[in-house]
Amino acid sequence: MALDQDRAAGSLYRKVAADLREAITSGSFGDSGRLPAEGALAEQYGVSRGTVRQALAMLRADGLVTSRRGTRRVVLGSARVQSFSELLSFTHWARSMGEEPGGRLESLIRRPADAAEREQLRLEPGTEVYVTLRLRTLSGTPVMVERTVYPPRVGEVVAQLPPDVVSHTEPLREHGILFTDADHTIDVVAANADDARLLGCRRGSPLLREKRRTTDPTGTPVEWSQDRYLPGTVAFSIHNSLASSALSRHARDND
Amino acid sequence: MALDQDRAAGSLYRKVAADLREAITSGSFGDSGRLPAEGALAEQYGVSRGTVRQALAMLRADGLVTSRRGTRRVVLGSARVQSFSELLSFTHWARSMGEEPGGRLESLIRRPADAAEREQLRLEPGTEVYVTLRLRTLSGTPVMVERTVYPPRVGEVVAQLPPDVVSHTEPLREHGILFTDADHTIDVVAANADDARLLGCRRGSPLLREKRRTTDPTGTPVEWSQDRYLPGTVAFSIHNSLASSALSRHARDND
DNA sequence: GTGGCCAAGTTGGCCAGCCAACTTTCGTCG
DNA sequence: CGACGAAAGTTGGCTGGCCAACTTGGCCAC
Repeated sequence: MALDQDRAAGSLYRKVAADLREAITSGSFGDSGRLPAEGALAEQYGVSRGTVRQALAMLRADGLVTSRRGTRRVVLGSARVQSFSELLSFTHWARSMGEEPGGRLESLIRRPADAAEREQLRLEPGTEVYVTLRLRTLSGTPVMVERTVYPPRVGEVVAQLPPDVVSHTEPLREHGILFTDADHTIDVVAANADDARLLGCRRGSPLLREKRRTTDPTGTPVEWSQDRYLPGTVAFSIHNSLASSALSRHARDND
Repeated sequence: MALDQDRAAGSLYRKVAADLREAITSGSFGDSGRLPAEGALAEQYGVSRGTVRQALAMLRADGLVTSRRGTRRVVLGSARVQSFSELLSFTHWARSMGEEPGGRLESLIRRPADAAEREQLRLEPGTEVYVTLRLRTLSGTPVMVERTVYPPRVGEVVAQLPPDVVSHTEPLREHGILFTDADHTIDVVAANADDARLLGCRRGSPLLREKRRTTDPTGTPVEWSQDRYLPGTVAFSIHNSLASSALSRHARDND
């Protein structure tokens, strides 16, 4: 009975998963120790084996435990960031690391979408989009330049926000605009004049680029963004396996 | 009855998933059309609803379809690389794109593991490791420098391989060494003298770096590698959502 | 002691069913 | 004609059960 004070939202299996995650990272099962059998956990939590399996699938996807037929699950990494919405929101991510996120809106214009933007946001020809250029900071130091294109429905809300607002996903959520899915592409690009000026680096110096298209629950694109990070400030970290995959972005540590 | 010629290995839900994936990418349901209801699919394939749900969860994780309570699933992207083992093997990945993978072993040495390597591979102090330096090519042109550290059990097999062998995961599999899970970290780094010489770029020029630790089904590390890619040759692409995540690496296209 | 075989334990997979939460549609009423 | 509400349709979640595939450890024979 470890679920007296419910620790996660809604469904049972999420509570079980959250509880197990905490037990694992706190080292209750040893570093490369074995988890109890599914049946034992089911009885312990007072749920069915199917629910336990659903919870364990989450931990498996996060790379926390192994999962083989015939053997108990084994604890893998005893520490891992929870990859919920931290990839969808710079603000959430920064706060989860204990850093203070900041930002400044450099420009916001409204103009017809070009071909690439219509493609990404699935817009009709001639539709107008809102384009923002933002400098993002971590505890005061610039780390990233963000160029975002919004479709009209979203851009109208963004344009109303005060220029010094930190998080954008939160006010957008209050307007009924949800960020739930995203496609990311990561590569290297050279800094242009704007990047260099804002980030304080030389023109042509390498930046880590993340292209991101975010959609709402219905699959409608709500944002298309190009973020350019200073090297050494962030890295992207992924766990994948033959069964499933998970991802998280984290601050770069030494080497 | 669309499963007459089984298209995927083993389990039923994988076959259903593979069949649906093909149906979606071939446009059978329209580009942003709706999928049949779970119950309808279950009847169509002659399986239970639970099995269909398991199959759809895979497609959901790959970002192929949405998934909301109350509404039919909606087709999202109609094309996506299958992210099975393509991230675990340069050779697999290259072939899946129709490119011809090549490689050359530059050096292979055996020496005691340093602290970082012991940490990554979970080795006892004093254990010897095998360190390789390889140049990887795509259809003849160099794209990547790979520095890999193997624990003894794996390194002994790698050292036996002829220096011009292309794929390493395949011969290793025949020796009972499986690659199933991996943790990846992606960032930017400057080329050192070796990188510059092998890749034909200037020293100090930016490279996309992927650090990778691979484990076998039991969770035992079998490889620790640092891959450095020439900019413009590859990018990493990820799909994530509030429910789950998937990842694939793909060749970089224009812009 | 050593090797092989067998049985117990464990996870993967599949089924059938039930209810709740949510979305959409449609009909009714003002 | 529009707004509201009811009903149907759909997915999320959970239960309980069953069997197969696989791993592990111990027992037994040699």
